[in-house]
Amino acid sequence: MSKPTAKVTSLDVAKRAGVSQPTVSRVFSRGSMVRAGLREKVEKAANELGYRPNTLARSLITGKSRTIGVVVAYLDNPFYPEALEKLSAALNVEGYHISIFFAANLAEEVDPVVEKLLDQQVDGMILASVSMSNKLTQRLDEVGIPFVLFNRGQLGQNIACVTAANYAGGRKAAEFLVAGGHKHIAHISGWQKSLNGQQRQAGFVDYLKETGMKPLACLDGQFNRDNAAQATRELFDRKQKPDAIFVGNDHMAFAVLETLKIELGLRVPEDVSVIGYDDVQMAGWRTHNLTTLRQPANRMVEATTTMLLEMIDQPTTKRKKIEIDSELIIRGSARIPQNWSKK
Amino acid sequence: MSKPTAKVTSLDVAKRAGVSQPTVSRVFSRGSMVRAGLREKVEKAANELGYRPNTLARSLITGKSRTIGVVVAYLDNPFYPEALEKLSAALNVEGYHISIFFAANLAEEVDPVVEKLLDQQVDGMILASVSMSNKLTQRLDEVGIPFVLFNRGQLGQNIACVTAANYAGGRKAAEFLVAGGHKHIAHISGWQKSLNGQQRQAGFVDYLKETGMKPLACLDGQFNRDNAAQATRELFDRKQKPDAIFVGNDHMAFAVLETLKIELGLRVPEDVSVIGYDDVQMAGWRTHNLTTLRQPANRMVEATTTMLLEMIDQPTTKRKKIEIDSELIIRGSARIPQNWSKK
DNA sequence: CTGAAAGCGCTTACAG
DNA sequence: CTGAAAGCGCTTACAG
Repeated sequence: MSKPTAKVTSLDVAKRAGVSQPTVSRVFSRGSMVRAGLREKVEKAANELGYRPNTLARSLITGKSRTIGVVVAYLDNPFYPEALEKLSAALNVEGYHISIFFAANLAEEVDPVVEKLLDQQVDGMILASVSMSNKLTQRLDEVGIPFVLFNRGQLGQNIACVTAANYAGGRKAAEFLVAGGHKHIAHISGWQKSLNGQQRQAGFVDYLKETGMKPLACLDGQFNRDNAAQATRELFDRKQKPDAIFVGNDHMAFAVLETLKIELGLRVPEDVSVIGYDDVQMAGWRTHNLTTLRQPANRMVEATTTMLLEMIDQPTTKRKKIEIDSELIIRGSARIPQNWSKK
Repeated sequence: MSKPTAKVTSLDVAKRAGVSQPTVSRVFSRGSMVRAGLREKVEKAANELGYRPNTLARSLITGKSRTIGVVVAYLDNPFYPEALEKLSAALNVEGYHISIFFAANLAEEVDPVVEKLLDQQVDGMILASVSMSNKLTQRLDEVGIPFVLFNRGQLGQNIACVTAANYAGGRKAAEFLVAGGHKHIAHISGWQKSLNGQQRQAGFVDYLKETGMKPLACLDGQFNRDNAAQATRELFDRKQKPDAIFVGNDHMAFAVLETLKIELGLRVPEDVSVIGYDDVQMAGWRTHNLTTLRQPANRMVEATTTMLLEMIDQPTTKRKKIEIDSELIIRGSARIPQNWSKK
């Protein structure tokens, strides 16, 4: 085991190359002008010594850490691992890297994590499926750190969000089920304290209402498997049982499918149609074969990083609330209306 | 939108509190002695100003960033999101945070990522399901940055790894299937260029050999769903079809189950028994109900962080190759031998 | 284009 | 216990 070599600095390189320390610095900061001859000497010396600039020192001066803080509520729902990978890739391309924290969506958990990120001097933050106290959003504004909420809407002028077009998505789910001839349509909703959950439900309920129907029931599944399974049981304990269920996200829909098929012995879609939301990869597995509204992680990630980077580059950038269209992905878990191809 | 307040530094706090700047610094570095009276004045001033120490500056001096670089191959296999959350939690407790990168397990992808992490002055690195070129491990040794491989063995004296006891786990799978009276046992293996994949297979094959049997076939699924599904088809295209399959991890086992039940119309375990490896949460879903070898993420994470932190605190720490026992988790996907309770 | 000088925001000996 | 001074490893005006 060789003993650790002392850390090599720009000064070491400068000495070996016979130039000044700032010249070394210039060679390693892009866009600086150094004569070709010198540059080569410096690069040679740097290679021989294994020199790489210390980004800490650089960040201290420039005031830019090129770090984005990412806080995620949980990774159980496979939408988030998928999104996280894409987020990382998109940010890496722009020369940023990620400092990641996990925090349940509670002010007590989120706020301290955001403070830690602030201490790390992140250039911006992405909060996935998490909202923040007003005190904290205000503090971020004071400090001038841009942030965008990913897959979580939050009311308020100055809050940038990227979400699916949840209301419209809820409508599409209802439209498809109604067109499929279902008469008793229930909803196992996303968390009703989140805008995602509320809006998907609102779109669903509104569409039904406009066609003179109303939901058989709306139960809050809270984006949680166990709650969704329990809600499914409740639905089938009633006199009037549903012939279709719109579920607030795929993650819950898998639990609904399981309860329906394995516990209650029902056939999908013959006895019950099921529609989810997200179109995570698993939705396409033949095991689930889930009809769902696609929440396109790629496009959401792109919108998020683009907006965040803009806000970083020019702090006066308007904070937008971006909604990405959800496309209905038709698979086998919900009866397909005749002539649906018209759509 | 209030304009960003200028960044407040320890000097600002010092002025307001009427003390010197180092005193402010002492109040915020733990273990420093400051008289109670002064401390309060400083804390009051700091609160009023919203001061928090800049960790970049601190790290530059102390040479400790309290950042751990984590590189993960991919998050498709749900074992990794689960492990990542636990890793983050364990590290946070010790005052560290994570800088995360994704890189496929190829030297061309891993090496540059490790260099980036080095630039960030991470205190240590965890490589999950990824191995490194010798050149790079050597470089890390020179620079004195400790690292441990998580769920990926790598030969070599100086490389710390934490894995399941894969060889023993492979044996247990074989033992259970043999005891269950299966006569034609196949293996869809983990990637045969990884130690995980090799050792699980070796344990499985050796146990069979010792009982005078041999595997019907060993096909490399490469930890990949599509390959696993394809291998399943191949197995059932043969004259002699398997009555049991040991699959190299759960992630692939789900694809095998799907192919068996939905595509080939077989019953599990009546027609075929299936055993996986990992015991990810999904394995417990009634949809899959997968008998599997538990690779305990908690204990692996604990071993990893403990060893890494030791290596950070005292660089002379011996680098161990830690193997965590895999317990057989019996569920419904494999026939249960009579009298198995003896075990 | 290049060097000497100052400084980013802290911590840490060093005196007192 | 506290302050004055030096310095971590860089970048960035400022002269030349």
